Amino acid sequence: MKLSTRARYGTKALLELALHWGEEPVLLKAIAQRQQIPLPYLEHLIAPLVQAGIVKSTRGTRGGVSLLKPPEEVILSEVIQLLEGSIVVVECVDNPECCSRSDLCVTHDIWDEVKEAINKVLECVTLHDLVERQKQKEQPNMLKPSL
Amino acid sequence: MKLSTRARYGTKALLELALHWGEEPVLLKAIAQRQQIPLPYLEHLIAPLVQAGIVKSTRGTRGGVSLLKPPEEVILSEVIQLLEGSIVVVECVDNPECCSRSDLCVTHDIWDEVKEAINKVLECVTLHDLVERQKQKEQPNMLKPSL
DNA sequence: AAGCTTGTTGACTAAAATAGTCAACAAGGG
DNA sequence: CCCTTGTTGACTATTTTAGTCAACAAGCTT
Repeated sequence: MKLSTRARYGTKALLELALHWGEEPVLLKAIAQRQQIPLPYLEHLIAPLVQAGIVKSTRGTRGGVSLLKPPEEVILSEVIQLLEGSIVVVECVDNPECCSRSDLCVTHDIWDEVKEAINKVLECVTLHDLVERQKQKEQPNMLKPSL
Repeated sequence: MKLSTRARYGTKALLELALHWGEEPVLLKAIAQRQQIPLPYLEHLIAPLVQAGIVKSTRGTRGGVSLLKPPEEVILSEVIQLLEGSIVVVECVDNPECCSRSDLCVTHDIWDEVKEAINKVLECVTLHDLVERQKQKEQPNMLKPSL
């Protein structure tokens, strides 16, 4: 069970945008360079984010892409969903028709629990959270409160 | 992020064995038939389980496969690991070398949390639990304690 | 309007993982 | 010896993922 590069690249790109929230648009080329993503591939990852209203794009000189929603409103579960499709699809989880006696199938229940567990994690993380975390990581010199 | 058929088929096959725990070996052919798994494919799924000491096989007439470990000792996380390999591999999670500044990478941390969440679910489920659940499902006529 | 910049789109290809098949073989029972 | 059943490894097919390319659309600058 792996996360595709779509999800990883996409998330990194959005984090990059979140770090520039409120500033000028960021060039796709710049994101690609900083995050080591092939530019033409990144373009395809941005598209669904634009369509979903998460990202705004501006063409022409001084163009680029920027967040449309504020970082605290962009939830990771939604992003992953957009880039990867539904998580832990065992087909039956979304479409109970596929296995005979799906209502009696206990493995089905487990996969559903796994899906819920993943969602629980991803639903609680916004781009703003990521930015905060990053800031904390970059200032390791601060005195730790009580540890 | 999908579960492969290996994990699904394998788990179902093991459940089948758990239901016959303590009885005679079960024919691979029978498992394949009941769970709708191509027989030659199933054979390949059983192999790693045998090597891991979870399943015992007997050849010849009246042969078949059976659980070696008692159902309560077979943990789902181990099974999935055997059949699918490490979960939520973002490479960096297992090998921090892959992303530059992996120690500063906040997305890395999230993927790790997802991995932990999945493991937490799968570590708590044994084949015995699945059998119990199945029994409960098959007797829906029982009076519900306090609901 | 010309020409530059930058994002958009869709078709295409490459590579890898997944799923499944086949056939020769090994081991045990009757 | 022959039948049954699991084992192994090589092979193929299919699907998914990753990535590329080229034509295009839209905006800015002069």
